[in-house]
Amino acid sequence: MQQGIHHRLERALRDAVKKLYDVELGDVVSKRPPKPSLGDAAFPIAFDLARKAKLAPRKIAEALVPALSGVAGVDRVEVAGAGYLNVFLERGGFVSSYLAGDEAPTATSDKVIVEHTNINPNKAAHIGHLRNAALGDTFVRALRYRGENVEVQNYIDDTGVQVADVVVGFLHLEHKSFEDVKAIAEGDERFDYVCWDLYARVSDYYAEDRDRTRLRENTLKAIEENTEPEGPLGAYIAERIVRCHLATMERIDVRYDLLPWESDILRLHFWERAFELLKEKQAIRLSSQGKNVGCWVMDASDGDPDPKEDRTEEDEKVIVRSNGTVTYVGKDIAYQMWKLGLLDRQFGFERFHTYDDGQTVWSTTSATPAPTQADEIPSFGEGQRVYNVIDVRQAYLQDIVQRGVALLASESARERSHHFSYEMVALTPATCRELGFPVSPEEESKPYLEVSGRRGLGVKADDLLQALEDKAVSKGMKRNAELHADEQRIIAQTIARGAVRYFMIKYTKNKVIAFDFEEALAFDGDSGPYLQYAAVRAAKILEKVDVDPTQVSVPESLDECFVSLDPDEAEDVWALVFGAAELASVVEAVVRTEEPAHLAHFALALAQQFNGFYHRYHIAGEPDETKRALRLLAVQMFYREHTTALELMGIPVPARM
RNA sequence: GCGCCUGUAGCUCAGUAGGAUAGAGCGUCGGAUUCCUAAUCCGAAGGUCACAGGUUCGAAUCCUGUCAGGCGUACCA
Repeated sequence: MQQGIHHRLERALRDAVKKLYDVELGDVVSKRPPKPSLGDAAFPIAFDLARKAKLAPRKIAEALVPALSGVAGVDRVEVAGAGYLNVFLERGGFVSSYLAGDEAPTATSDKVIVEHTNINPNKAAHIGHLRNAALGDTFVRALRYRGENVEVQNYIDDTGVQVADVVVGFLHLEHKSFEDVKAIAEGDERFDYVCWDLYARVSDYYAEDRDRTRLRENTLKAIEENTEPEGPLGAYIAERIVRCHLATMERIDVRYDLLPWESDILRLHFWERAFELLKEKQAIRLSSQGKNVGCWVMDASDGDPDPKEDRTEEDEKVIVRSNGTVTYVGKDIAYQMWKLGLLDRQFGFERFHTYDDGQTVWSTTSATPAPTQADEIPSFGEGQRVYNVIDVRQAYLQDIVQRGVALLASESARERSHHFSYEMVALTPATCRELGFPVSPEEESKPYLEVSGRRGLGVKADDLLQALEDKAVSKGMKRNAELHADEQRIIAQTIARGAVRYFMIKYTKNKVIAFDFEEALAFDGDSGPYLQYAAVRAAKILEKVDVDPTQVSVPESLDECFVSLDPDEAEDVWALVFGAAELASVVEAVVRTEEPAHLAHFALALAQQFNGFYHRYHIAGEPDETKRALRLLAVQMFYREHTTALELMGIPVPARM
């Protein structure tokens, strides 16, 4: 149901109920009736009123019919079942106002910042990162669809333990110099893959000799302070890996506006400033005893502190380690404050990467600003709302960060920051074996196993994309043998992208995806290629009848056309037209519930409906003009809204399949 | 222990702030290709919505309890 008409109906109901029963209604919800023949929208409102008005629901519904019948755009209203108010819309009017954009939602003028991807820059991206990026990017597209001003940030944790581990690996395990590492990075082997393997070996290296973890601590400190040789080497590795990640994400059409580097947060004293403020507000304290002695900690207990009980160490979270280095949480507090426009510090900015079409990815910098024209730099930061796309395992840390924000700024500042949380991608024991990893009997009995970069256990994003592409090529060879190999390759890439993006979006966020190759490689049924296929077929029909696929041609006197049609067919046409037009409200739901899966389910249902439709009705060869015009309208509306939905999910439409 | 999440068809999952007969995909079985591509479509079989109470005109959905599983509770992120 569209915004405009829904508001009109809601207002009419509210007024009528007030007048007839002297009751103020809260939010009025409309439902889709279980069958299209029952109407376009149903209001179950009479049931609520029955008690208050002490009347039978049906009686109330009947009394409210006149109020709704008078609303502009309504054809007729019926009372059904025990007391549903079912509204039938004027079809012609609905289509033309929808196409004119009259029903479009209005956006706020607020700036929205979405932070996603955030891969540790020390190894290749894996399938879990694809889920993060696909969710985040789809959400960004949904926000932009409704007209929001969105800035996409991909936070780079280049001063964390994971980068330190790879530095340790190169320096102490491999005994490589900076120049050696540079040669490796510029060599033939993929650098992110080399680091993936090295990172896994470092874990073993630590395990062999406990004392070696001291190397990690010292390396971390050197990276933070940017001292030779670990600092520059860490910075070099991180930058090279980030470029690999950008390339991987470009394969699924995910892009960024800004890369904020954690090292800049340190170098530009963002953290120092936040630290000052935290101390000032007494949000943190120096621990003088227990296991956290010498650390700066934040109170993490919930509820009222019981003065009788001693505060235990479990109730505190370390913000600054005893050796003076800052944890991720500390740095993230500073970063969140900056994103919300609440820190009196600013980054320097420089161009980092330019995509083929000229779009720039900017990067923060703490170096002396290059002589870039100041007016060329977009104004970054200062988000009115901030979404942090971070997996659910970090919920506790995010909570600490938000506490910090609340203590430093205000409770309302905390509320402007959302943890857009999602569950992990795990591996089934079968997939682990398939990948050649030993699975212990204990692990074998588990439903799924966690991806572990430390063990090197995981499916790399690029490997999955490659497997999908190869499968799509071999299928394409059979179906469209006459196509040139280059064309096959391009089509296969779009199919691979569609398959991955849909796969990562179709599960609701709070579901663990137990990754299974066979399932991920499926091209039938509930899959990206199924959605793409429907779009390709619709495009072909429009091509055949020679109409502009971007335009929808509405027959004059649409309402009469519907009446003259066979009732079953009229229902089928209308169901497709009306179903397609629900896109806008689905996007609203995506934003409201922070759940991109709604978009996937909408597109699947719509594609199924269309596939059924074109099998049943021929369009190009239909001699009856009215029938042809209405069927064409259905195909055009489907094509328009379906391809938009695909676009929002980052799923491209191939030239053919 | 405490906190968060999950439990719906053989399997994987939907179910849009309580609504009409609980839906898809895969798998199984049976059909459809002289006609806009069969990566498609049509049909069939398949359910104690984990269990027990409660609230309500109405519960898969809300509340309480129980059971089962997962994650978190690090000077990793």
